[in-house]
Formats: sequence, structure tokens, C-alpha cells
Amino acid sequence: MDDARPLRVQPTRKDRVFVADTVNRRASIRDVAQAAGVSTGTVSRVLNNHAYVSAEVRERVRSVIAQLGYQPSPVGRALSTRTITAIGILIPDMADPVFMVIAQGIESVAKSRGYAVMLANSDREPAQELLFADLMAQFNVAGVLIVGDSRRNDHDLRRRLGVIPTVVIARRAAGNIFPAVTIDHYLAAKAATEHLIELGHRRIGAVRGDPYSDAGTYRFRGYVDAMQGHGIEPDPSLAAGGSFAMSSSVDATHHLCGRPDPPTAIFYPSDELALGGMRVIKDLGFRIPNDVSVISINDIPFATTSDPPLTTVHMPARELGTLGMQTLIDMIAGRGPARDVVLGMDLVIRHSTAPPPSTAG
Amino acid sequence: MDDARPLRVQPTRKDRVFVADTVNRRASIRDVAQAAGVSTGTVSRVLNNHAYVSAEVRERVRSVIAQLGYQPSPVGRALSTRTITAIGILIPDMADPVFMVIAQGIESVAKSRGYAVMLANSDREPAQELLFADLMAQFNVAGVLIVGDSRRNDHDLRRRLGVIPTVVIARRAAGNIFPAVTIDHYLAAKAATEHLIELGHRRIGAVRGDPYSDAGTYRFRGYVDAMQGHGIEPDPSLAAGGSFAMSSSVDATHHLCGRPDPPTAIFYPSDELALGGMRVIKDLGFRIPNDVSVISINDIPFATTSDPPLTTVHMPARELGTLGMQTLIDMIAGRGPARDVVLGMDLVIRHSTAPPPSTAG
DNA sequence: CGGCCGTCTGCAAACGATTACAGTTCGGCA
DNA sequence: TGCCGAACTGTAATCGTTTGCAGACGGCCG
Repeated sequence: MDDARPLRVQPTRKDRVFVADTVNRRASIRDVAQAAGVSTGTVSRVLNNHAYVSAEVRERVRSVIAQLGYQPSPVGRALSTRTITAIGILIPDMADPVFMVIAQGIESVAKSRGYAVMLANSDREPAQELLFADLMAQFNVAGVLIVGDSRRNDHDLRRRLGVIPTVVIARRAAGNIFPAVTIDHYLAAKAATEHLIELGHRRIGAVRGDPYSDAGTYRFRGYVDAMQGHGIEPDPSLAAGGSFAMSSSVDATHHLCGRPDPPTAIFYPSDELALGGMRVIKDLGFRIPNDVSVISINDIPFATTSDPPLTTVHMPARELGTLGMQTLIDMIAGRGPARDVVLGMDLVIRHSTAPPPSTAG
Repeated sequence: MDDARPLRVQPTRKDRVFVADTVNRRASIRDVAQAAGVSTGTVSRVLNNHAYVSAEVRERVRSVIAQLGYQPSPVGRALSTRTITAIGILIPDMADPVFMVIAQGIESVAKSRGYAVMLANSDREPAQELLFADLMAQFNVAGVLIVGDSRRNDHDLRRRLGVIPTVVIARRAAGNIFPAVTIDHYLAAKAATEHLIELGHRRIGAVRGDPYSDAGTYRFRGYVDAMQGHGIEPDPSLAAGGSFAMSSSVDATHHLCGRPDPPTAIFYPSDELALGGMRVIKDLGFRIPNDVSVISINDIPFATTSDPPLTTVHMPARELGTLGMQTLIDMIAGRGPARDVVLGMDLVIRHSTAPPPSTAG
């Protein structure tokens, strides 16, 4: 016989519709369309709740979907709509509880809104941040959340991210080129330092965070201004450190408490550093808060379990995350120009602070 | 010449190639192809380092790519290859440093291998885990990493994940239906308890973790077996708690130390719980380790800053993460059947343990 | 010198969705 | 009765890749 079977242009399509179902293949929109006796366009319309689909068809398609266990492919959709239903989060340090509590807040609302979450760690390195931005641009995520401070390469980030909606979280209070949901590092540090001053301290030491980061510079500046605002010129030799790494805090504390005239109180720019510092203060034979008071910022969960429990300025981490994600969603939806939000922080007085040992002047 | 240019099936394509470039549109593989004067297939082949591309063409395409700043679209690729260049991580609790250090390890090797990371928090709820599995299946990620223990709905997970390569991290040492990179909870707990026994303790209390989780049950079982192995029948009234939540540990510790005959040592199934417990032990007026010794498992960073520094069994968290990701990559590449790996843990003796107060028997 | 094979390249069909656009009904109104 | 528009549905192009297939070219072997 004439073997010239008509040339099959799309040879594989129809054959496998119901067969392949038996085998391991996820149902596609075409399978649904075929089983429901409609076109893929119609299925797509019921999927996206378009108007102009008759109740009868809508129902039939829905039941086929349920029966087949069909789940739409985010990547198919992404290719078509040109944005993937995912958002990206950039974290400076995944091992730091502060940031992860923020991330947790973000994740919870992202999940409830149907967004997948892509997470990357920058290790506080600008190069990593740029790589992340490129990745997000490649995937064309619906939005990006940058948490924590960076070294101010925001313009580079903006260029790489293109038009992708972006909001920053826990940066400095003002002057960001991205919409921001933040706390005021400066005010927090000032409040902490003033608490020390009100307690009667004058020789107050400070451990510095990374001076290239917003948190580092503004928290230190808050300390300085609080001092000067109360007529105390901060002793430069009483400031040490220069990084958010625990080891830096340990060294700085050694330096501060090892000198003949140690400060009566030390301000730390983060609980983590304070916890590390307290360890060496005690090892050096000082009692907290009797000999030296310790105060810091963030209020991570472990601040309550330390000995003594840490007096610190509470950072509303989870709220920062949820609020940040919500404003991102608003931006994605094109709703209003995103207004910056700065959340308040409260000093929570526990037991690492007390009046200085001898109140002699 | 014969003007019969081959019929253009896709009429709109060529028109916008260089125009649209000026406007805001990322370069696509077609733009590269056109600019280099080759077909998209060829561009794809140089992108993927296929053989059979002449050196000259390869070079030309590469330079065009560089010049255009072209970056391939992972979603286009995903649609074509049917797996996205991303892996998924499921974490029980994003605020817990143990898990995040593992995640950090995973992330670092994922990044170096070009995989994006999708992260979800399960909050230790089976329903969340299942949702995660569905999401991963929808995206068709290249692989999935499940970290920490769950409540044993692995078969459900397997069903939803289909053929997606999956490895579990930090589960129980044996009997997982997924390839596993773990530590031996049982042995760790046993070693910790034995340290207490060797110090001379007999009345050893235990705080229990979630009894529905592997970590919870095996860590408690290790405690029990260590006791019995040394001829001590564990007093059931000296076991309290039943969750990995801090509040549970606080209550349990109150219960244990509030009784007329408190234990001389307490075994905690995690550092977090131990840190919380130490706080109440001290608040109750006991000295650590003079009156009561404290030991636990994990060795999170904060274990070194507590007062006293915590004696605990070190869990190689980062290695767990990197190793887990590496075996996942092997599975993705179809390399060998993944062998289970169980990493060793070492007891690190700090200062929360000492012989019991009165060594009278 | 003819055939074959290895190298290189292009063509076009997938992958799974969305969405203009173009019908087709059908009811209502002039 | 004829027409119009609203309601509904299908067709097919499109998003950005990969890849099987086939064609072209050149060298080598018999």
C-alpha cells in the first residue's frame, strides 16, 4: 500500500492526551481543554476568573480540573505574562535572627498571596547583591525585597533590576532611592544612649558596626549625638570595632574593658554584638550591670535569655517584613505611589543596665 | 536574483529587533541570533557549550552576547527543558539559627552551581509541607531539600513531588524514604547524657522536644537509653515538656526545678530550649553548674555567649547543608544512587556542666 | 570518482500558558 | 423583519528557549 501516511506536523500531541495521563506527566491546560470539550483559551479564562464564561462551561471545566488534579504551570504563565509569580528576598546574613524574623514575616504574606519566595544571601558583599539583582531580572520576578543595609550601591541595583518593583526594609529612615519600610537607626541609638545618660553614665563606650552600612553609621551617629546633646563630648578612644561580625565585638570589648579606665557602660549596635561583648566583660571580671552597663538594639529572641537579660531597643522585625511585603504587593498591583513607612521602636528595659558604680564625678 | 525569499511564517518578528532594543526590553536569544547573523539554534548551542559549533561562529556569538548584555531567560529554558534551574528548601522554622545555618550552606553551593533557591517555612505543620511540595511540583524545580524533621508524612510528600530529586537533611539517621544527610540524634543525646552520668549525676531531668518529630523522639530515646545503659532507671516524673517551643521549655524547667527534689542536671534537646531553661533555673535561685548542670544539642552560635557557656553536642550545620546540596546535585545529574550520609557530632564541653553538688549517694 | 561520514548550521516544532481577534448565538428594539 | 450589541467561545500568535531532523560542505577511503 501507499505508505505515505500524511505527514504529521505535530506528531506527538493528540496521542498522549489520555494515555500519557496514566504515565507520569502532569496534566496541561490542553488536557483539561480536551477533557472538558472546550478550547485552551476558555480553560485559561475560567482559571483567571474572566467574565464572559457561561456558568455551565465554568462548572464543567472546574470539575475536570478537580478530577484531573490539574495545577497550572507557573513557568508557562510566566513566559506568557512576562513575570513569574515569585518575589525575591535579599538577606545580608541568613544566620542572623533579626533578618530571618523579617524574612519570616515576608514569607508568610507572600505565601498567602500565592507568591513563591526566592531567597539569596549577600554576605553583605556588594558584588553578591549585584549578582542577585541580575538573577531576579533574569527570572523577571514580580517584585524584590532588599532587607538590611547595603553599602549604597542602590543605583547599580536599580539599573539591573530595571522596572521590577522593589522595596527596601530596615534601611536608614530617609533618602532611599527605593520605597522603604524601615526603622530609624539613629533615633534608636539615641534613645538607647540617652537611657544610659539618664542613669548617670558619662563614660560611655561604643562598639561600632560596619561604617559602610547605614545601620552602622546611623547607629553610631545616634550615640554621638545623644552624648553631645547632653553636653558630653564622646571620647574617641572609647569607640572601637567597625563591623557586625561577632569577633569584632569581642576584640572591641577587650580593648574597651582592658584599659585602666574602662567605661561604665557600653553601647552596642546590635544584640548579637552585645551578647558576644557581655561574654568577655564577664570573663574580664566585671559584673553586669553593677560594674558596666550594656545596651543595644534589635531585641532578638535571645536577648531575653541572656544573663542578665538585655536592655535593648525593640525592632518590630516581623511587622517590618509583613508591611514591606504588603507595600510591595501594592506596587506590583500598580496601586498608588508607595509611601515610605518608618516604624517606631521602644526601649525595653531589662537588667543589663543600672546606674554607674560610683556616682562620684 | 530570485526574490522568492522563503515565506515568513512569523511576520512580526524581525521588525522590532533593533528598534525595541532601544526601548525597554531585555535582549532575547533572537536578538543575539540576528545580530550575529546566525540562527537561534546556533546561539543556544554556544550557550550550552555544544560541540559542533565552529570556533569562528562561537566567538562571534559570544562577543555579540557580551555587547548586548544578553542574559538567557531561565523561564524560557524551563519551559523547554521542563525543569527550572532552581531548587527548593523547606525549613521548619526560619527564626531558628540551626536551620538557617544549614540553609546558608545549601544556598552557597546552590549559588555556585547556578541554581536559584526557593525557600519556604513550614512552621512544622504537615499541611504547609504538602503545600510546599505542590508548589515545587508546579514549578518543576530541579530538586528539593527538606531540612529538619517533619511529622512523617514523607509518603505524601513523595507522591506530590513525583520524580523531583529530593534529599532530606537533619532527619533521623536511618529509615528515611528519601536519601538523607543527617546526624544521629539518638547518639548525640546518648553522648550528652553519658557525659552527665560520668560527672556523677544520677537524678537527671529531661526536657522533651516534639514527640511527633524525629529529633524529639530520638533525642529523648538517647537520654533514656543512656540512663538505662548505666543502670539508672529514668524517673518519668523527671521528664517534662513536649515541644520545641521556648515557652514549653520554660514551663518544663519551672516544673522540674520547682519540685522539692529537683534534678542535679537537665538534658535539653536543643540549645534554644536550654538557653530558655537556664534563664529560669537562675531565676529560681540555682547556680549553673554548681547546683544544676545543663547540657544540650546543636551548638548554635549563641551557645558560646551564654552564661555560663553551654556544654552541648556540636551539630555540623553548615556541612550538613553543603553536603546535602552536593548529593542533591549528584541526583539531579543522575550520578549514582545517593548513599545516606550521617555526620559525626562531637561533645563540646564548656561550663554549664560539673559534678553534682553533693556527691553523697 | 563516488559514496560516506564527520562537522557545522538552519528550520521549525515543541514546552504551557495568555490574549487579541474573529466569529457565532441570541435577545431586544425599532 | 432586520439589525445591533452583549455574551460567549474558538483560533492562533506569542512569550524565550531547546533540540530532533535535515541539508550542505568538504575530506577521505576504496
